[in-house]
Parts: sequence; structure tokens; C-alpha cells
Amino acid sequence: DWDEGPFYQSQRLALYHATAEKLLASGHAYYCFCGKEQLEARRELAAEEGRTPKYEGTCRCLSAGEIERRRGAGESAAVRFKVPQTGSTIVHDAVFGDVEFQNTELEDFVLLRSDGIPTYHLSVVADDLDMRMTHVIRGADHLSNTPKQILQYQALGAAQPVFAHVPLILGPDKMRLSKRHGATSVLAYKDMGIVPEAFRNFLAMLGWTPSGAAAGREIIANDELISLFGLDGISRSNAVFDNDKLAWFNTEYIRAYPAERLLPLVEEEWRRAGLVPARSDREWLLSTIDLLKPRARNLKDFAESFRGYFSDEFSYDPAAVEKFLKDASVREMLVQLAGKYESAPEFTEVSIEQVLREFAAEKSIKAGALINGSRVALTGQGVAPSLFAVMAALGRGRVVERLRRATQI
RNA sequence: GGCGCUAUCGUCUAGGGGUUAGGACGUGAGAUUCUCAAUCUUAAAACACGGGUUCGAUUCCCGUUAGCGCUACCA
Repeated sequence: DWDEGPFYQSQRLALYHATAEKLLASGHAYYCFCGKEQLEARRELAAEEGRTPKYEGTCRCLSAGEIERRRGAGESAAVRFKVPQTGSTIVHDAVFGDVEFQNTELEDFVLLRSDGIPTYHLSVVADDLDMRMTHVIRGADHLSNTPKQILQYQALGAAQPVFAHVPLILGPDKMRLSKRHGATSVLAYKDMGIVPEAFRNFLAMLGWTPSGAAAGREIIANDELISLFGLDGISRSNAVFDNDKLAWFNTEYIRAYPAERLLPLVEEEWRRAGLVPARSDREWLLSTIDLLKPRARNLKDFAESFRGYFSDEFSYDPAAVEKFLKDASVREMLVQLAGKYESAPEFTEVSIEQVLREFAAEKSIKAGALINGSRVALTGQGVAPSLFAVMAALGRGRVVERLRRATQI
């Protein structure tokens, strides 16, 4: 969770300019008048000649007089960091250990663009220093950029934060996770019917393993996750995002959640699907959710395949109809069964079963055929909890009405 | 191209100089019968390759290969 912000770079320009000014004053940065086209042309040429395309330091040694004259003439200039031409910079990373970069591999990178907007390299350092960050934890794609930031800390005479780079998450094709694979935003997973806590648990297990007493456990919810999580358990290799495993975590959380906790999440799905429950009493909603949740894989199930439990507007799964309601005589018997239920003295889970089994015996038909047929007629689905519990949840009125329609499905 | 990182079942991972290389997801088979997307049982499935070091490497070292990342007046 976060406790402040968001902050906008556009409102913190003074800070970046002041930081750049400091670097300029101490000789760790300089003005660069090279134009964009000029730089691109030089880069292209270098590539053609097989040289490393790197800024050549054209403006590195301009005289103070020339700088003043050109700036005075209104020539636009960027500010570049003056990277030492010898030695190396070591990143002490909490995950990757010490990683050494030769300074000659780095170019004099831009801190401030000619329009006065800072680049990322300057703004992270200025912000982290200003906000007194103790730890910088981010994707491993930034490991190679870290020496550029360390150089700035050193030039500014500031203490470095702890750096920790975490492995990247890859798509199924082992390429970096991108829009192409579906979703890169956590909100997208919420929209997909994933319980937030399940998603967090899944994500935490990607590239990190708990140690100690929790070693080997996979289902670890929020609070415990927070207390257990640490930099030491983080792995250094990238991980492939496995949708199947996420679905499994989601299933586990939905099943383990009490109905009270599930209800608001389910109601949100209903709102999105435009479903208004046929009954609004909380007790009934909770008990029906409890009935259904062992078979739920996703929050969307409550608005989709479980639709018939909550609304009278539901559709029949063609495959289920084909499998269990193909026989016209079974349909006819369901209509007759509706009559039995209508006139039965009571309508409890026990009596419901009794009526059905007696009716099956009377007709010399297997109870299973009626049970399976009823399930489809009542819920539209071939998969459901125990039929008699379903009937009790639906209530006598709906059961009778839906069974009567069996011949018209 | 240069630099950096990584390498255990299909996937997430545990392990670590001598192990039947463990678990989870997924997959296959069986059981159950009131459906299965439930439950139970069960099976298949991995140390990238080549050199060292060592009595002994999957584990330590080097190299190769592969993958990923960085290499912008993007973040």
C-alpha cells in the first residue's frame, strides 16, 4: 500500500533545475549544443563504421566564454553529465550482488533536455534524494542504468540508497510481458474477475520464495505476505507469467473467502454485467454464494455460469441441454415433476429428494436421469452443486416454474 | 555490435560436492456417481552443452550456446 502521493514531475521542475545547477557548478555536468539531427547522423555513421554509437563529447570541453556567448545568443542547450573517462562504477545490489560497469562503457548522458524537462536519469536521483528514499526496488531492466545514477549520487556527495533489482515478468512466449499478451495493468486483472488478494499472492510467488517456517507454502495471504516478504528470497532469473496458476490461486481464494467477504466483489460483477438479483435479502445471497463458491473459478462465474441462481434471465448451455435434456420423455416428466412439487406439503432439501426419488420409482426411470435433466432445466448448466440444495436455494416457486418450461427449452 | 544479467520437469520453484533431485500449477490415468470446473488416488515430466577442480559434479571455476536487459534530448 502507499501512504502519499501521487507526485507530478511537471510540478517539481525547480528541484530538477537546482540539482542540474549543482552538477554544473561542481564541474560534473556541462552544456551541450549538439542538435538532434547532428547526433543522429553521428550515431548512424558510427554504426556503419562498426563503432559503438556513443556521444563523442563534442561539447565536453567548451570554454566558459564560448558557452556564455552561445547561451547569450539564445542557442538552446541540453545539460549532460560528465562521466569519468577511467575507472569503474560498482552497483551494490541487494539481489544481484556487486555488479561492475566500466565507466568507458557509459556515455555522457543527458540530464536536462534543451527544453528544460529533466530526463528520467536526473529526476529519479533528484526525487529519491529529496524524498530521502532508503531503498530503490525496481525491475532488473534498470540494473544497467544504475551506474548513471550512482555517478550522480557521488558527484552530489550524497549517500546511496539500497538498490534492489527484481527479475522481470515474461509473457508465455518468454518476451517481456506486454500489451500483446493481454494485460500489463493490475486493473486489467481485476476486470478479469481475479480477487485482488489472489493476484498479489500469485505475483509475490513470481521470483520470490518464502524461507523459514513458511518455506514451501504457496497460499500466503496479505498480512502474512507482508511480514514474510524480504529482499533475500528474491531470485535473479526472469519468470514466465502463468495464467493457469493465477486461475488456481483465484480459485483457492474464492473458496476460502467467507461469503460476507465475497459478496461485495460479486455485487461488483453483477453491476458490470447489468444483473439485478431477483432477491435482495442478504441472508439468502450469502447462503447461495456459499453454495456456489466451491465450484467457482473466477468472480465472473457469479454473473455468468451462475446467473440462473440469482436472476430469471439466464440462458441454457447448449452442450448441457444436448447431454441431459435430449430425451423428450425426460422433459415431459420434468413438467409432471413440477406438479408434484407444487402440491407437496413441504419444500425442504430432504422432502425435495424424497419427492423426486418416489416419482422416479413410479415412472421406473433412473433418478439420475431426472436429477441431471432438472439441473439443466433449473440452472441452464450441466455443472452445479448438489441438485436438492440447488432447488432449496431457488425456492419452490422458481423450481416449479422452470421445470414447467422444460419442454420449451 | 558493445556491456550486463540469467540458466533444475511445459510453467513457478526447493535443493545442494555423494539425494530415489522435493513441492506447486498444468497434463494423463483411475476411483466416486447426481453433474464436475468438486473430492481422493496415481503416473509421466528437469539439473542447456563442453572443459576443468575433485575420489566424486546438477551443485565450485572457465568457456560455449541460448534467453533476457541496457546501450535515446523514452521511462
